[in-house]
Amino acid sequence: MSRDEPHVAVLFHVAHRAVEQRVLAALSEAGFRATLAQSRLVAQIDPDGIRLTELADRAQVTKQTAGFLVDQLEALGYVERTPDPTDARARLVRIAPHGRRALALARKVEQQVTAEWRAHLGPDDLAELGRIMARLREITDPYR
Amino acid sequence: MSRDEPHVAVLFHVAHRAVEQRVLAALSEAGFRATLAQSRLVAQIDPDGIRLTELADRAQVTKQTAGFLVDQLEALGYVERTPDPTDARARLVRIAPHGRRALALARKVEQQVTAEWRAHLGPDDLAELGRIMARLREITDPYR
DNA sequence: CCCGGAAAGTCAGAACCTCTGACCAATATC
DNA sequence: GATATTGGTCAGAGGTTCTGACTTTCCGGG
Repeated sequence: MSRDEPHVAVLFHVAHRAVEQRVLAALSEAGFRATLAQSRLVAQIDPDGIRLTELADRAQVTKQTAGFLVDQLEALGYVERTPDPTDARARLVRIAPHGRRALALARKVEQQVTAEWRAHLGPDDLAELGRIMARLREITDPYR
Repeated sequence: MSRDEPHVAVLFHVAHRAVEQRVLAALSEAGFRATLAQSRLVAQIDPDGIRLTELADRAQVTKQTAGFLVDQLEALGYVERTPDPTDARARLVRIAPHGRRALALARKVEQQVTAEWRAHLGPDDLAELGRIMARLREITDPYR
């Protein structure tokens, strides 16, 4: 939290924000309307659907918040809710075709960013970074 | 934004959130009342004070938002506003003694986290990570 | 010196995000 | 079958952030 020598986590934050804004800007430019909270939630949805409660856990929000956002995403056509065949209480949140198109664009932008980072850092350091982050994830991601 | 192979930036996000929550929990436990937005703003304040507009730029929020949060931080005793001797329009936002105590605790927690990461990654990879992130910052941080 | 543009903040209003608490329905456990 | 648990919704409140309009002050060119 100091200014002098920022903690590595602060650099994580800066880099993540930069990517996030690139993606969001590209989506907006392409006509995909979505807020930050909405896209963060979408990013956690499995290809084969996920229950609201688990989605909330992964995104680290309450199930009420997740429900609120899924309502909006559903209205915008990015996701759809289908009954869970294994449990009548639950429903599965799945990516709808419109959401799939948005995700495809998002991935494209991410790849562009990766390419830029590779150009700046060099392929070896980028690979090293990925390797180290994967190991760090083991102790920072409760849903690894 | 996919589930299969998360982008490195997503791992950044996860790791940053983990640290942030550790710090916030420690502050809360020690009796320092502060929200996420408030602490993110405080983290951007220079030791010798900063103008609201620049603070807003660094924190990547509008000056209205920054003003709103500084109002709260001032009421809580974490910061104080003093006139800017060089410009009668401006005021400098500075850390108050209470805020300094909170920052000291935050830094202590950050050091604990660093120690844990060193234990998990090994000193070499931790140093490597810091080195690579510093270089990555060159192209991701507009206020480097 | 004075005028107009730029910069530092503030005020007002709206939208958005997130939480706590209470609740219902379906499931699992014993 | 009674009870606890789980999946989800409803209601309400608080917190965060934005856009737009405005005031005051500063600065550079006539």
